[in-house]
Amino acid sequence: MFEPPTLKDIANALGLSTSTVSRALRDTYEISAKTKKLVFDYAEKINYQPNPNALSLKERRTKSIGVVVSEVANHYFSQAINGIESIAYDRGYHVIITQTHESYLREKINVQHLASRSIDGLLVSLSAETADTSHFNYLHERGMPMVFFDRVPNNINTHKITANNEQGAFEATSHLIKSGCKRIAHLASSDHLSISIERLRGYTAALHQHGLQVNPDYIKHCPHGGMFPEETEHAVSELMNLKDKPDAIFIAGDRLSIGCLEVLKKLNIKVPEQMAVAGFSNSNVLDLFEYPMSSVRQPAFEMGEAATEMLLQLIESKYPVTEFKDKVIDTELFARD
Amino acid sequence: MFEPPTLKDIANALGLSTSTVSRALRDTYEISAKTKKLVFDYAEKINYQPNPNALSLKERRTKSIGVVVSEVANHYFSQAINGIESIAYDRGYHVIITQTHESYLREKINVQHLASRSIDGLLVSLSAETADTSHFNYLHERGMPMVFFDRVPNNINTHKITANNEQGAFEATSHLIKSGCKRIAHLASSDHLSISIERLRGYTAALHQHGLQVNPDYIKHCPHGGMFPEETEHAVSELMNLKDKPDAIFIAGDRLSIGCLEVLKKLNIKVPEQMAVAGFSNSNVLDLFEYPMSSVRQPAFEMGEAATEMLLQLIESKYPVTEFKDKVIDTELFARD
DNA sequence: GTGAAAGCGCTAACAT
DNA sequence: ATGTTAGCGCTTTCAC
Repeated sequence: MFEPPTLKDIANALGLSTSTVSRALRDTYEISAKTKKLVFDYAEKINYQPNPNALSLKERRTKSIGVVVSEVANHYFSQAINGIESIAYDRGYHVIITQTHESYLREKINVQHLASRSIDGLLVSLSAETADTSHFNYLHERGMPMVFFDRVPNNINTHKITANNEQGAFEATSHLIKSGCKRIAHLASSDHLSISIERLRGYTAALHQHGLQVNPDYIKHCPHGGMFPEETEHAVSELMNLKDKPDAIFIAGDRLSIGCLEVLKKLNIKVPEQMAVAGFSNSNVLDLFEYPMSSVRQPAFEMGEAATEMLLQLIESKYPVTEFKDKVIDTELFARD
Repeated sequence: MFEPPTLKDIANALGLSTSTVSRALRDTYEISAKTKKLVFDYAEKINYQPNPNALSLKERRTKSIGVVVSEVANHYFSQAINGIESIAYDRGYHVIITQTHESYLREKINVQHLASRSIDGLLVSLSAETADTSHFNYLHERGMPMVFFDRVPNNINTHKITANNEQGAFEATSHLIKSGCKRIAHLASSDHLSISIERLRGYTAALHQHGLQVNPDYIKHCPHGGMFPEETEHAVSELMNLKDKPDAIFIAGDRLSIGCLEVLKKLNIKVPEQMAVAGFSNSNVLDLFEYPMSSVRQPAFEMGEAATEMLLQLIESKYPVTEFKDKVIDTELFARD
């Protein structure tokens, strides 16, 4: 059995009381220099580490934050997590990552698991399936600090940080139009996600601005964000079966972008000759792809950092916070032709 | 402040003692049916969840396991993590993921952080920099259950699970030879990693079997596994500057494979005409690449599952385990030409 | 069938 | 400057 040393072990070995040892280790002013040295040295020698569970129980905080994302294999999220970690570890917090795989149920389970006092705060990007956010509302009402990023709810009043999705979508769509495309389809994640709504808005705005009609047949939603390959395949097939086939697709997500390219390749549709493609993706290997795809990149790392800063501010605030920020960060378009 | 209900809250509300409530909730035989019902219903109503820190303190276990990998953005690891999670959650364990980013120091810090009783066991794949494993030996000697996977140490006696690296490397190299390549280079991670040693062995075995010489100039190690792009760039450039340039490269890792393709593209070296490429990679987008690359895939998900099974067996074993398994799983070659 | 009390490891108020 | 004690939330003897 793994039984790390405790304060009591030190106290017994040195003939002191546990409180003296505790105070010595935390360098309190009331302890004499010699005692401190004695304790420090011995603790060092036996490699003493305070029991975090005892600390948490006592101090009613765990120094750890929970993260809820759809999946770490997504480049956007893995980069965001790196940003989260960089801030968290600097400030002495553990990071507990959970994945929803775009499932509402897993999200609910993960959140409840995290909640019961094993974390001090929550960093969340909603799953594609999530329409009902009551599991978050419940915790939020009871004072659990939480910050949403990327996919945010509209009915919870707390800090939020998002990319400028509308602008990104507008630029990507405009880019396709300027490249000469006239019939631009839109492949999106589930229709209730904030990112879907905003990106759709940017897409339609670009069409309007360039005097193009919005064709409802050209807009396809994937309720699970392309988590199941069939979803994407189905959506793309529908587009290709239209009488008036699109000549370009604007894709509203990382996984969907990859999935769509896979389907196009499978269907032997040449990019960009038969179909131009642009979409949101933080993949770092787009340059290696056979089919060039213009991409909208989100500042994932920075978003993770900012979200964590905000969360720690909520957690460590002495007074209840009532003013919440809604931070929006610009995206960047990488054109490829 | 977030203050979830406690046993005491239930006890007070119902005019019972905390011990009765505790027993009722855990369905002990000594409690009357009516009291149980009373307690259950009330607990349900206020959404009572036991405080995990108090439980951990009491029971001296945390029901969580720590995972140490180089980075979640790596496809092999993200798939392995999915395997780990699937088993862990089924058995009621939390999973705490930490990344080393191939740094020995981060590995050491992460492990010490995890160790001090905030986890019941450890699942580890060593960082590229790690030559000294004393931080693991220390914990291992004190009884911390741990299982190594993928990149394993040779001086710690515990369960290990690896892909059949030698076989995979042999097949990939043989494939290059059969495609007509004669001068096959080898791009590897740091030279002390178990995976590097085994893959190098498979590479040389394949050359020998086909009557080819091993040319030391053709073997390049990247001490940080290609974590820094310059590393890979430097190694590939050296290969290209040789008088007798290689006509193929066998690459021993996911990140290196991607990195190498990027460098080749940058140098405008055509694949496979000027340079054939084969290597270990669990990327799911290799099919989309402009340059075809044969890949050795490891059964990452299954390895994660198996490692977790083994770890839980160690953790939950009543008696000290002294017999350790060294499980080796076959890889699969996906040829592309 | 239920309650009182001790203890897991730690800190802090209260002695001395 | 150091020791004693209570308590964080929970389980588990030991009483009744």
